[in-house]
Amino acid sequence: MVDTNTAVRAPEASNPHEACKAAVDTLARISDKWTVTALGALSEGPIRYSEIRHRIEGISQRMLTLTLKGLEQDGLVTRTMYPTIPPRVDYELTELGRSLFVPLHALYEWSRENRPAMLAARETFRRRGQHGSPRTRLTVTK
Amino acid sequence: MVDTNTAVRAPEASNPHEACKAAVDTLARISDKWTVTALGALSEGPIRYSEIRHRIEGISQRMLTLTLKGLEQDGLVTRTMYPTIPPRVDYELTELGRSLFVPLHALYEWSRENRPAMLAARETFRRRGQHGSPRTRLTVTK
DNA sequence: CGGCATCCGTATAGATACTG
DNA sequence: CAGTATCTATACGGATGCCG
Repeated sequence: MVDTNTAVRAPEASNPHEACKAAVDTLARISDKWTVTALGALSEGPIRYSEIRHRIEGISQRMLTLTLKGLEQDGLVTRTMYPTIPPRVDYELTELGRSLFVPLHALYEWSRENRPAMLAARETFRRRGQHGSPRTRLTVTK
Repeated sequence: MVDTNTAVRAPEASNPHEACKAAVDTLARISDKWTVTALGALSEGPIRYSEIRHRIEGISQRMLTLTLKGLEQDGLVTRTMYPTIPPRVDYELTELGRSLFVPLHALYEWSRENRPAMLAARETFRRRGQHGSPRTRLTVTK
C-alpha cells in the first residue's frame, strides 16, 4: 500500500463502480454505531471524555473509548492528555475530521427531505405484504 | 407523505445533535455490507437479478436478495417480475433511490480527496504505537 | 477521571442445499 | 433464473470489574 494511487485519475463520473467502492469504503469506517454521533459531539470544539460521554446518551465507556481511538487512529480527532490528578483528556476534531462534515451534511439534508418518504414506502410495503401483486408485468415487450 | 415535518426548520447549522441523529439514521439504513454497492450496480438503468449478481463480485444470492428486498421495501428500487419461463426480474432505481446519489457522491468525493490522508494517519499511528508520547500536554494552562 | 480486560449475547452475513 | 430455508461463523456491542 505504498500509495502509487496518484495515477488513477477519475475524470468525470468515472465508472460508478470505482466511485461506489470508494464510497463504500468510507462508509465502512464511519458507519458503526457511534462514530458519527461522536463526531457530532465533537463538532463544537475541544471537549473532554466525560463531557462526550454525557452528551451521547446510551454509550458505554468501552464503546466511547473504542470509537474515539478509532477516530484518533484515522487522524480525525486529536487526543490531548493532561497528566493531572484526576486525569483529564480532551478530544478535538482535526481539519480532516471537520472535512467529513461536508458529506455528512449532505446525508443529513437527504434525510430531512427524503426519509419521511422512505418510511412511508416501508409502511406501504408492509401493509400490502409484497406478496399480493407488487409489480408483475404481463405485457412482455420482447 | 403525511409529513408534518415542516415545523422543524433547521435555520443554519441547527444544533448538530438533531442533524447528527438524522444522518446516523440514514447511515444505519445504507451502511450494511452491500446496499451501496447494489445501488451502484443499479445506477445505470434497469437491470435484472442475474446481471446485478454478476456485477457485484463476492455477493451471495441470499445477500443480494435481502439487499434488494430492503431497497424495494424502502422505496428506493422497483422490482418488476416477468412471469416467463425461465423467470426474469428487473430492478430499477426509483426517483428516491436516484436522489440518494447526491449524498453518496459527496461521500465519494470526500473519499477521493481524504482517504489517502486517513490511511496515512492510520499507518503513522500504528507505527508509533500510540503509547510513546502521542500528545501529552505538560503545560497545563488552567 | 479515563481507560483497559474479560465475558457474553445478539445481529449480520457466508455456505450450502432445495424450490417454483 | 430467481429466489427460499437452514445452519454456522464472527464481528459488534453491552455489562462488569480492575488499574494508573
